[in-house]
Amino acid sequence: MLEHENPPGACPNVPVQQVIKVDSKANALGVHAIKVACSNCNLRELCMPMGLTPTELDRIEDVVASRRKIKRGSLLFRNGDKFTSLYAIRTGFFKTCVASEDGRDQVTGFQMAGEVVGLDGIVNDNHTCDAVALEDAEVCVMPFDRIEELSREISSLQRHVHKIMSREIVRENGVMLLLGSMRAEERLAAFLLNLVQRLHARGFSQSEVVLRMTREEIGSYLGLKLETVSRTFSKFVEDGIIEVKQRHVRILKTDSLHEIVNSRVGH
Amino acid sequence: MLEHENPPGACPNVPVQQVIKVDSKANALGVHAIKVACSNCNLRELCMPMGLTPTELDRIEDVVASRRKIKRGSLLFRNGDKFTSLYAIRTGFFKTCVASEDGRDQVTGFQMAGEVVGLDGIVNDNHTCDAVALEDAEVCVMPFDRIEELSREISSLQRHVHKIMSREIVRENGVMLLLGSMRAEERLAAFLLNLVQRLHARGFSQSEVVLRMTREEIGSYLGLKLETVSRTFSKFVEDGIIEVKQRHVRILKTDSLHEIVNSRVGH
DNA sequence: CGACACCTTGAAGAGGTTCAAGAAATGTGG
DNA sequence: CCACATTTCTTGAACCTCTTCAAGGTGTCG
Repeated sequence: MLEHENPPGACPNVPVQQVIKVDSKANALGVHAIKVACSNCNLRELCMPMGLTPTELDRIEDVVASRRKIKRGSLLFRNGDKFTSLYAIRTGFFKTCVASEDGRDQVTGFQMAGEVVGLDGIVNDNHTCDAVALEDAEVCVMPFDRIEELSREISSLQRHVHKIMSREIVRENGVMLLLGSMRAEERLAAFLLNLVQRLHARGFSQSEVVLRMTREEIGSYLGLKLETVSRTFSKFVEDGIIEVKQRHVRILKTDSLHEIVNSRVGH
Repeated sequence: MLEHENPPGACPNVPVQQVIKVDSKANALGVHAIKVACSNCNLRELCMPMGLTPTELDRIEDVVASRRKIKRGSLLFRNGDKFTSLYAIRTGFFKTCVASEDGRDQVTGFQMAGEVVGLDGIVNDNHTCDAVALEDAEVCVMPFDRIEELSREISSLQRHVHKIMSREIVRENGVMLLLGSMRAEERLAAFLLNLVQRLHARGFSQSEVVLRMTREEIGSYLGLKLETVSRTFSKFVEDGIIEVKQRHVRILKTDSLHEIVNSRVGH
């Protein structure tokens, strides 16, 4: 676990990487063909190479074929895109969202450094959701057939890939619980707690968050309208639980948020 | 795909299995140590051995260590149980549900023959949800370390395991869309369509369903109260879209259900 | 046959949505 | 760097959907 404290909302410090070669053509596409070094990456305890021995680490670095930069607002992949790779987020912040035929839209998750996106594409060799960068971002591109290849040789990597997928399933179970059984205040409290918890694991403050997404995106994720999100923020401010200045949120009473989430006792 | 037509709601026909040996002690626990034969199982096109060659099929039968019968109302596994195995459903019908600390409960899915449950347990070596049999059921027990072992040798099995997990992620994305953006009628229509579609793939009717779950369980899954589920059923009956006699549902106008689900056009 | 679980329906109420208007922040082009 | 356009956020008021509470009906099983 990383213990340094970064200013809230700032990008996590990532170590300078050895750039071995840069393919200029790929570069024009935002793809950087560089030799990466997971071993130097301070996200390794959260990311793909977690739990690998130094020897195995060497080998997984071959899997990470390249880096790719994604500008704020643009897509890492979109619904319908051919699935080729998983992406480990190095810096930046993403949302994933699905759309139905009739144009309904649902944010299915927010992803930050060290987390992996693209798992949805494996079943049908096509992505079924969009991954949008909410701030300038960089990802490690991990071609999935390479991952599978190496998983067959390194059982700890195999296990880790399975855990990443299972973790996503469990996370979504939690979101279903939230969407299916919680009221607006409970949802927003749970959302804030989840966010700071994950940021804290990356060395950020436990009490301050800079939201990278709009009220509308929060609302979509939580199954609420943006006005409801805004009103609920205001309610929390009135109650002295948080301070809000636009997208800057300071949590004053973490306990109160926990109580709000777990307020269904005997109900 | 199976093309025979079974009476709706009946158990899918499963071929007689060769019973090689029966451990009487294990039997007392509901565990049957038998040599299974995926190659004879008519669920193989839906289940674990999908897409394997006959030679590979032989080998996967070693993975399926045993069978287990689960009585209606009892649990295949529960939240907190040590994770050891995935379970392929041979016969019967399950629900999975998660609970929060404060006693909230959420049905996260309904599973039928050929589907795999237990994926939630991989991350933390413990199950995080309950799997309850909604009717007498039988599952193939597949120890996960055996699956991983064999996946390292048979790449088509490896790919298949990954697809199963990815499919679950995509399914949950769909449920999030449902819970986050649909109204009661839309949710129930989507639920019914999903159910008949899956049953149809197993050789059942496209228009008749016997619900294996209560209104309350449907409601929990759809984020609605049981009264709302009941009222919405009644509304569909009034509109001539379905017929309902307790848990027997006959779909009269599939198109209307589709229209209801996709009714957000230009909204 | 009685007990129990499950389902239906009505009426009142609450929580969240919708519509609307204005304020604040952010981005853009001159 | 400022003016203007655009996006984002907040707040109010009316409305609507779903929930809650309640009562009665139906089906099932010992």
